[in-house]
Amino acid sequence: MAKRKDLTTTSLAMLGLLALRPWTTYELAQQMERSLRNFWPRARSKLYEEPKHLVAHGLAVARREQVGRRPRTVYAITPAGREALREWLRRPGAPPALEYEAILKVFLADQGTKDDLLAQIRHIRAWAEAEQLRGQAFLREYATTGGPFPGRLGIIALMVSFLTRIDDGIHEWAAWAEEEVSRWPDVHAAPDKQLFQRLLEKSERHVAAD
Amino acid sequence: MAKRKDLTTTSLAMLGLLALRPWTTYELAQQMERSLRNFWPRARSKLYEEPKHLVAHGLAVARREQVGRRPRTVYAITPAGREALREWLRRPGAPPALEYEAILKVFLADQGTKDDLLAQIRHIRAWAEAEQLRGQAFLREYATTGGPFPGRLGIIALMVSFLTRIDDGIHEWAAWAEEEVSRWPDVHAAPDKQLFQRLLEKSERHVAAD
DNA sequence: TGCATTATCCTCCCAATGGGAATATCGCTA
DNA sequence: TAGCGATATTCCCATTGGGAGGATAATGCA
Repeated sequence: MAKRKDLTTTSLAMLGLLALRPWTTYELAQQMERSLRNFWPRARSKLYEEPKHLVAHGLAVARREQVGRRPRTVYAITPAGREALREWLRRPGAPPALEYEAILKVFLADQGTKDDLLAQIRHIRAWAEAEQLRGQAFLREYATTGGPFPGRLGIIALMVSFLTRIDDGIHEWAAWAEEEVSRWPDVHAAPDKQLFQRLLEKSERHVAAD
Repeated sequence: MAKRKDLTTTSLAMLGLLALRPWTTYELAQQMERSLRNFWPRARSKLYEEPKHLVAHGLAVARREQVGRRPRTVYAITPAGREALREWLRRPGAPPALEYEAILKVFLADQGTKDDLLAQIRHIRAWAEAEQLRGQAFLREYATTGGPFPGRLGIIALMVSFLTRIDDGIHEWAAWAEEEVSRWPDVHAAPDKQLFQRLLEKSERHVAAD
């Protein structure tokens, strides 16, 4: 089983976790849910197959254990696995792909009512606020405990900063959009004449400023 | 054919395009690539099946035409289709799902070298800059031509604003991260003691400020 | 006029994925 | 001691991604 098939990004993601310490498949699946979900979301059911591919490629080894009568499998990375991971890290990663149904509904909002649009924007905003709170809880935990991998604190800081920037961006947009749309007479409102020109100039300033 | 199966978000997205005007499947597929790719990316090959489901559900009608000897199919929305669309727009959309391999590599960067990490960040930054230029080209076009659907200008403005905010966020993060990492002795650098505390306070100010 | 791209207009296929259901044991608490 | 949530997986199927294939029409340019 788990013979064919090349390694996918998901395989390498799990290999990356194994580089930190050995895990059971269950723990691995949990980690994927907890931290990687935000930038590499994968269905839980698939996660149990990946380590088998890693073993088939000689990048990890499996050790079967027993907890009472229940079996479990602990995976650990091999030297070949570390090398494969390093090689993969050297290559540039794929650009982002965003899937956002709520924003799709904003895009098509001229087929509904102004109230629907406002509700959708408020919904987006509420989601962003909830995410911000989640992020703060995470930061509080790290500020007090230091987290389980002290050598990774710098990188964790990069990641937290990235994710909060996205959430903040969505939140700011939603706050602005709510304000903007609430001034429209209806969803077909023409924005004022020079809006696109102004957005363009803003973007040019923004890009020039770096 | 195309009997079973409930309507997916992709079906509704195409129905939304049909609400603007009739299109051939080819044009529909193009529109999905051009504008929806940014927030609802779908494989090209699937896009030819969706309108058939819409027809099967009575939400669109197909008209077969000939261009010389080559047949084509033009789809148009039905009143039932408009109603289904309005109903769908009333319901809150799913939260965002982001898939970003390059950021995943940042997350695992402590298994590689500092140079790999810096290269990855620069790569991300270059991508963001290219996107900003694409956004500006789009804005320039709209600022001069007004675009094909004048009644949608307000909504287009919301969308452009959203997408540039995301790109700007990624770009700002990459610029900051490059600067930050370049000061580290290596990828395991511990950030300075109070960094998480400071990030937390920044986030709290940010959220409080709205 | 002829020729070579490029655009239009699809269909088919397979491996991979999402998402849920199913199963069973462990360990704690009421 | 019964029940419940956490641990620890497997299986399945409809849907998707991604690429290959193939035909005609319109165009640009030599």
